[in-house]
Amino acid sequence: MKPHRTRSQDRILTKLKTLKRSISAQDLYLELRKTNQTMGLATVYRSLDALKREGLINVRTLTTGEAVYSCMQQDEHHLTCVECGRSIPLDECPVHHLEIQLQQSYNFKIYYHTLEFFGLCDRCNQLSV
Amino acid sequence: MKPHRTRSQDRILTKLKTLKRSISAQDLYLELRKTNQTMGLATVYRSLDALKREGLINVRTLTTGEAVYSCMQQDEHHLTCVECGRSIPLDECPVHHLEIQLQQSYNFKIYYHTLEFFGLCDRCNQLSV
DNA sequence: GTTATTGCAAACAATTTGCACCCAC
DNA sequence: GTGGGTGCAAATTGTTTGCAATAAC
Repeated sequence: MKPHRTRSQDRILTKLKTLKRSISAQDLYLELRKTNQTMGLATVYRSLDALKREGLINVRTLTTGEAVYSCMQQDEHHLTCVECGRSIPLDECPVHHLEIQLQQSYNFKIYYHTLEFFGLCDRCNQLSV
Repeated sequence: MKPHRTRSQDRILTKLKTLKRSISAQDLYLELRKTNQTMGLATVYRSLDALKREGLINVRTLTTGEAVYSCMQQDEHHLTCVECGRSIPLDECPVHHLEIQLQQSYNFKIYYHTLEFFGLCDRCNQLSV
């Protein structure tokens, strides 16, 4: 049974597509107001949850505990410094072939994945010597 | 300058080593009380933060936004269902060689990484047809 | 004695929930 | 009219912070 799409869900999906970047629920809420698509914060959260379950959007939790949402095909991976928190975006993604294997062996329909590296950036590494 | 290790940090590190699993700060707080190593919750958080910065422990945020900590060498990766939230632990980890490349090209000292897959599990996939 | 660490409680922030309202069908 | 979708405010939860008391050296 394909769940039916609400007006709020549609607006959010469209907004995410035009934004082309990860955004938090709170920021999305503000972003929507700018274009006269004001909706309650609770609705933003509820809609994002529904879209997530459908596999239409990706969710990733930052080290702050805040969740960010996007609907990009391309993965977003990062090198993040545990000291200063700075994040460097990466291009490479070596796990696609593994994804295919996993789908089969676990009979699990994979929507997306997250891959994040943590450590000391160049700058902080030098400071800590 | 090597930061000096506090008593609380030592206790937490030891506890994490004996536990051999990921645990939240809150649960760790409770776990420590059991062995008469009671310390304030704030201290638990502060110590975990310090250990994280030193690269002695790994942090991973669950989809609930809760952070879990561990000090295992072996990676912990999962297949997580967006519908029911169930998590299947994985053995494979295809990114170690990439890690080495990244360290060099970005001059970034990598402590650890997280890799998580999200999608529909077998059971939820059948229910949603 | 000086400095860093700790505990407690209050503050904070992201998210969820209860409930009344309202709109669509 | 009924049922789902929505807004608002309150509640919840994980985490952080201010500050006084304490421990470490």
